[in-house]
Amino acid sequence: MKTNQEILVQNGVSPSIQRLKIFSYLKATKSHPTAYTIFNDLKDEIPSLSKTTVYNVLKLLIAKRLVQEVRIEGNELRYDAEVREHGHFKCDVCGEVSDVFLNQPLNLLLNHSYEVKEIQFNITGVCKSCLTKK
Amino acid sequence: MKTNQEILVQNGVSPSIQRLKIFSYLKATKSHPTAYTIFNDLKDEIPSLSKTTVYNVLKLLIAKRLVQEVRIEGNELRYDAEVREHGHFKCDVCGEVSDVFLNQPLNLLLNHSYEVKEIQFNITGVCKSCLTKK
DNA sequence: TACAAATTTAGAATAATTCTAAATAATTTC
DNA sequence: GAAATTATTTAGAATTATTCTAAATTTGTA
Ligand SMILES: [Mn+2]
Ligand SMILES: [Mn+2]
Ligand SMILES: [Zn+2]
Ligand SMILES: [Zn+2]
Repeated sequence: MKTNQEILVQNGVSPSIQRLKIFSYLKATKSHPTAYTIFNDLKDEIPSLSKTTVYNVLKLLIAKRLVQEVRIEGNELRYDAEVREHGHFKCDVCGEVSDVFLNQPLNLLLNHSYEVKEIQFNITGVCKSCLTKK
Repeated sequence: MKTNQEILVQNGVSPSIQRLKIFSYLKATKSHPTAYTIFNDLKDEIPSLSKTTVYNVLKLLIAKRLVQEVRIEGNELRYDAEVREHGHFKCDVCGEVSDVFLNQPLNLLLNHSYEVKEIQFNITGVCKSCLTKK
């Protein structure tokens, strides 16, 4: 299995400490954090870290298709290092954002009169755990 | 066919001039405008209109499920009075956002371990017209 | 008309992101 | 390996979208 450092290098990204830590952080989590959360969680490990760097690195990783933006509610932007085609579910009660994989790619349901670059789908509602608590 | 005024009243929204014009504007367009575009396009017709009112009315119409937010790129929020389940395609070249309807509801493809409130799907790429121009 | 409730308004406050220019770090050239 | 060049990070200012706030206006009711 490739290391995160190798993935960066193979995609033409020189693996600075900041880039590697941000990418590894995203690879290790399924929580779909916001830029602010990423910054906040990493600033102890990299005391010099600046918010601008977080935004710069995210933009770079997105351009390289190693990370995707998740837009599921309001104008809150979240980030995800899982870039295989999948969707998201956000629970209105507990706020958690989880992955949703379909049996067949959404792609196949579309009339292809355009060139597709990115597909996302997002669902909101109430999650199982919050449903049973009620 | 119901008038927009009737739709508002039936959903418990008193039809002020501002509410009616904003709702009618959205009903009449397929362009998925932003709050700023709505404000800008209506301020000649309603010279007193304030941006706050646009935001207030949009929030109210969303709560009543008469309008939905479309989040297709970055943190740009667009609004849509088409509330039947459908998705969106945004062309990276010309920037246009158009509707995408599926043959079968996305709903059916999901394992229902949660209570679904809203489903959205968004596609980016290059539209037919921009493809042929190249 | 007079009072109360609902709605709109302008502008201030907030929050997320981008911009800018300087500082630091890494790489290349001599 | 010092000096020059290039890449990356940084702090803080600027910008932008949205929300908040409190006053003004409009609408409905007694
Ligand atoms: Mn995901
Ligand atoms: Mn639409
Ligand atoms: Zn939940
Ligand atoms: Zn196009």
